[in-house]
Order: sequence, then structure tokens, then C-alpha cells
Amino acid sequence: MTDGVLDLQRFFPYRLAVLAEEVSRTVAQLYADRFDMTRQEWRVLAAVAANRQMAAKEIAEYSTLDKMSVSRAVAALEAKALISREEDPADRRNKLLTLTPSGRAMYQKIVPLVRAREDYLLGALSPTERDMLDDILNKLTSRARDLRQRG
Amino acid sequence: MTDGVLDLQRFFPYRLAVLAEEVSRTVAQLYADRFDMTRQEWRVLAAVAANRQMAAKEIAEYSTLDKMSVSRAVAALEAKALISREEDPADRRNKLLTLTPSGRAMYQKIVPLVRAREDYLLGALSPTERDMLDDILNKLTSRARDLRQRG
DNA sequence: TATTGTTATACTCTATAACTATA
DNA sequence: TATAGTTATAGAGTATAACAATA
Repeated sequence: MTDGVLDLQRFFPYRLAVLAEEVSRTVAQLYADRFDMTRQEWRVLAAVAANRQMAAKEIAEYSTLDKMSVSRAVAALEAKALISREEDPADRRNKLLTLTPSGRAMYQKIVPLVRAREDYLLGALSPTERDMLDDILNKLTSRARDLRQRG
Repeated sequence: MTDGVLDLQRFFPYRLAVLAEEVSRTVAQLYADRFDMTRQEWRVLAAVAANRQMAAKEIAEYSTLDKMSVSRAVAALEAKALISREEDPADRRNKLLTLTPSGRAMYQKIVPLVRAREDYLLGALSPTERDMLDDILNKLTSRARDLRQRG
């Protein structure tokens, strides 16, 4: 183990990447195949649905997307009439976003589907494991952010 | 929680994706910024280093890459003289890959660096948590694969 | 005919940065 | 000058499929 060879199958960053990609695909099957949305569009839709009336910058922070991804996802969602945009009267640089009725309807169709997949996945774990996973994800995410900032 | 709104910050697939992306970046900082390798090239390098003399198909299985990604990563690594290719005399469709001395030297520079990052990340966890995380990753990966295959 | 590996193509994603309009 | 958002562009990743060589 501590010799010069690294076994990819036991290397945590690799295992995490494989799991996350697999999970991401199972969720994307729902919103991509059935509702023709990209991952970015889904995240923006979920962000606006959960918060109502957000500026693009707030969406970027909430969804961990950069502002360009948000901008393009918003344009795509607007073209599909799933969200609408209006200027913020208090600061006309901001474009406030809300779901249209059909955007909300689509969101409400997708949510139970992705929740069911989440439940199925987490159903592999005991309640104790689920609680611990919650802590573990928080701790690891915090460390990973430290690491990346410090280089 | 069970109303129609999904909080992205509490949604497991989202949290997992954010963590995995963050971890992937901290590791990529090492092999990309310092050694000018893509993620695919790093995975292929690691696969060949851990197994010696692999055919492209075996690399694809070991590294969870598809055969085209392997083919292009191999071409790139060969152009940098990090791996070499020879025909398998037993089946001339196979191209057996091995690291060149400079490929092995680069691998041996990278391994301690990525191991240090892995150790730092997992250092956020107690030994109990680390053991449990190991099980959890296995269980979730197995379920996610089930889910994706069944659609 | 089936398999290994390569090549072609097109689409998505990501990153940097220039640009606009407001402030 | 600084900020919110858009647009441009190029590089990297991914997916489908056609293809060549070999079995």
C-alpha cells in the first residue's frame, strides 16, 4: 500500500468520481431523456423553484455554477418558456427570474422522480450510515474547498 | 421536506456532485497544472503503472473510461513518450502498453502528491468514519449501477 | 461474423476574457 | 471604477457510429 504503486480502485478521489458520475447519470436520465434538459438547466430550474425571484448571481451561488453557465441555461429555459425574466426596478442591472406556470409544472413532475432515485440510493444504507454520510460529506466538502483555495 | 420543493443543498446527488467536482479539481491541480496531463491521460497512466502491459480494452475497464477516451489518451501519452505500444504477438489486434522510463518517472513524482491530498482530505474523518465511508461508497456505487442499467 | 482499436462528427462543458449597461 | 449579465472563442469531454485490421 505504501509502496510506489497506487491502486486506482482504492484511491478515494477516483472512487468518488466514479460514484458521482454514476449517480449523476441516473438522475440525468430523468430530466435529460424525459424532459430534454441539461444539467445546468435543471440546476437553474431547481434554484429558482426553491427560492423564487432570484438574480442570476444568486443562482450561480446557490447552484455552484459560474455566471456564464447560468446565463446560457437561463436563455435556454426562457426559450422553452419555463422561466421568465424581468428587470429589477431597484437595480436595473439585475434580471429577476421566476418560473412560468409551465416551468413550475415541469419542476413538480421532476421532483418526485429524482426524490425516488435519491431514496432508492440511500436505501442501501442504514439510518446510522445515512446520518454519518451527511457529516462526512460536509467535512470532506469543507476540506476540499480549503485545499483548492490554497492550491 | 416532503412538500413539493427540493432543497438543492440537501439533495444527495447534488451534494455528491459538488464534492466530487471539488475533489477532482484539487487532484487535477497536481497532474494538470504541474505535468500538463488531462484527467484521462492521468487515469491511463495510473492504469498502466498499476498493471503493466495492458491492452486498451483492459485499461478501459480498469479506469472506467470508454474505448475512445482510452485511444486518444494513449495517443497523447505516446506523443509525449510516456508510454510505448507494441503488438500482442498472440492477437495482433491488441496493442500492449507499457510505461517508458520517463512515464514511470513522472508517475512516481505524481503519486506522492495525490496521496498527500487524499490523506489530507480523509484526515477530516475519524478512523470509524473512514471505515464506514469505505462501505458506503461500495454500497452506493453498486446501487447506482443497478439503477442506471434498469433505467 | 465478431472483436480490438481508430477515426469522424457533433454536441456539451469549461475557462478566459472582452463587451454592454447600469451603478 | 466596479458590478451584473451577455457574448465570443477555444479547449476538453462525451456519445454515436462508421471504419480497418485481425480473429
